[in-house]
Amino acid sequence: MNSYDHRYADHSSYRERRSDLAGAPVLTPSAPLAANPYAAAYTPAPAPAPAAPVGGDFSRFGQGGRGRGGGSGGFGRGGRGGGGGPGGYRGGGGRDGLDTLSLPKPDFRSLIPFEKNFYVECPAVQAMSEMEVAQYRGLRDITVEGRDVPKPVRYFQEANFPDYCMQAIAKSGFVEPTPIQSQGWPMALKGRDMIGIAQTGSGKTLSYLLPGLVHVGAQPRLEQGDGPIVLILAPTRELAVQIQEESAKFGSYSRTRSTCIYGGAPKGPQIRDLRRGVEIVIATPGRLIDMLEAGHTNLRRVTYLVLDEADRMLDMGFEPQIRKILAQIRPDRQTLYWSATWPREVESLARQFLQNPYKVIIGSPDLKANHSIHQIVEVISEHEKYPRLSKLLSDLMDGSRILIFFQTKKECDKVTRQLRMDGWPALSIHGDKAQAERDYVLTEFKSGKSPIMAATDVAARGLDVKDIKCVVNFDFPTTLEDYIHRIGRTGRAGASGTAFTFFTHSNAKFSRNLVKILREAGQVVNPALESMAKSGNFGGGGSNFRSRGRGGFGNRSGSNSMPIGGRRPY
DNA sequence: AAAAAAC
Repeated sequence: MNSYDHRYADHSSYRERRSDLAGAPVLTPSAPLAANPYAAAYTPAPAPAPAAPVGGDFSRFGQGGRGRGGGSGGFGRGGRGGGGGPGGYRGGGGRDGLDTLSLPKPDFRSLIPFEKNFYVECPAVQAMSEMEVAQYRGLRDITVEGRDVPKPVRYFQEANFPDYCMQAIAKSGFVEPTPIQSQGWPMALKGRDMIGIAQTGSGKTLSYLLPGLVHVGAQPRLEQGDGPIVLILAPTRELAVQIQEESAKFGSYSRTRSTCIYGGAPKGPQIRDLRRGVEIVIATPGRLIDMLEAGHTNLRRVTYLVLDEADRMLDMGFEPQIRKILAQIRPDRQTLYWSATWPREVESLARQFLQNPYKVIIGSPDLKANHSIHQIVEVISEHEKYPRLSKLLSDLMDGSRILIFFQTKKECDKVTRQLRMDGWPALSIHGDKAQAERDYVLTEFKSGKSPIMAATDVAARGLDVKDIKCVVNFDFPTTLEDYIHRIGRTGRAGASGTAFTFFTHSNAKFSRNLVKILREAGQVVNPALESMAKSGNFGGGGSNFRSRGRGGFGNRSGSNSMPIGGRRPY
């Protein structure tokens, strides 16, 4: 099984424009690398400083020793005041803020330099003219921002990956880098902070995972008592587990160990992994804080930090936990921010955690749905929803997977009970269920044994389940970002998918921007929805992401609109 | 106003 055969899931338009890709395998697990000039002629340059074990003092923190004088020059962080005197960390003390009660703030004053990824473009990439670069990016809808943006890599061989990455890639049978990978890899390999915006299912996980492995390879080995070097944070347990599965697979070639730290599962094995030492930790925030407070691990060696589904990680419920965790990590780390959506409401907040980041966006910078999804919006009333759902299921059910989203856990359970009474093979998943049940339900859904899954937004993001035939929004989500994420569970692997959305008058405030999303995706717009949008008889715009802003953190309070039509500059 | 995330 190859969980990456969805490579072009969100790039159909790109494929359409690439006539040279016509007939090429979207992604066959055993497909050879795309015909390219490197297949025979080029061997990757030696990996930058792979796993050079350095003297033991290098890996110890807080004792003021300067590690290897010469090395720090080459990998030094231009402009970042790390390793300086007191207050030498980013933001001069206010950066990561907060809670020092249960977790005392580490002493960052005398940090020893670490090895930043040190990427040099290979000669063929250097040789690309500005016009070729622009053309390459244009064809793939790649938009970049930042100072000294590296050129994209067109072939795996151009990324200067060490052998253990190339083996993993070859084994997976990928044909060529996805758009996010071709531009995200050189950025991440530069050792700089970055923001990567691309649909899940477009190769995002590997975009940060492989540079993470390279980063680990460049650091001194873990010693007794050391915590992880790479930390990846995710908003749900299931997503964290999914990332860890990839991490284990791709890390095995370099014997890089990884583990997943998340709630609802027994602590014993997690504690054992942490104490034994793992280079990569994938975690949900709560359990990680728990582990830190119990002293089972520490973040003193974390120098590569990934926030996946980052806009969700920075919303109100998560932000305090994220701040608490980030306060434990050295400020001169490399931070990578990834998501499929980039609401302007989190931008200023995100910028607090990022230093001079690169930015790469795949596709339109505006809120945009996967074009291979057929979107159908039905304007109905609350009491019509269940009968309509029954009818839909009768029409659609042929054993393939159907995912139904609800606003609340209670409603999710209630409708699931009703569906089962009516004889439908439905199971329900949400955050109040025991983890064992969540695991079971997801397994049954994935295997197709229970092809109908009712869910809250716990299943909205990142989950990669094959062949979901259609998504039903029984309730409209809270934000348009969530709408994009939810319907993105279908239409993967280049397959088509359908999203039905029940839209009531209480959702009117979303109508205008929803119409924009539908139009942008070339969908037929329901006249009832359109007239709602035109009447404009409602307050505000669509997204209320963080709209209950807590004040004081620079989120543009009052900015309650979600521009779609090209006026949101990235 | 809901969901997620620790015990």
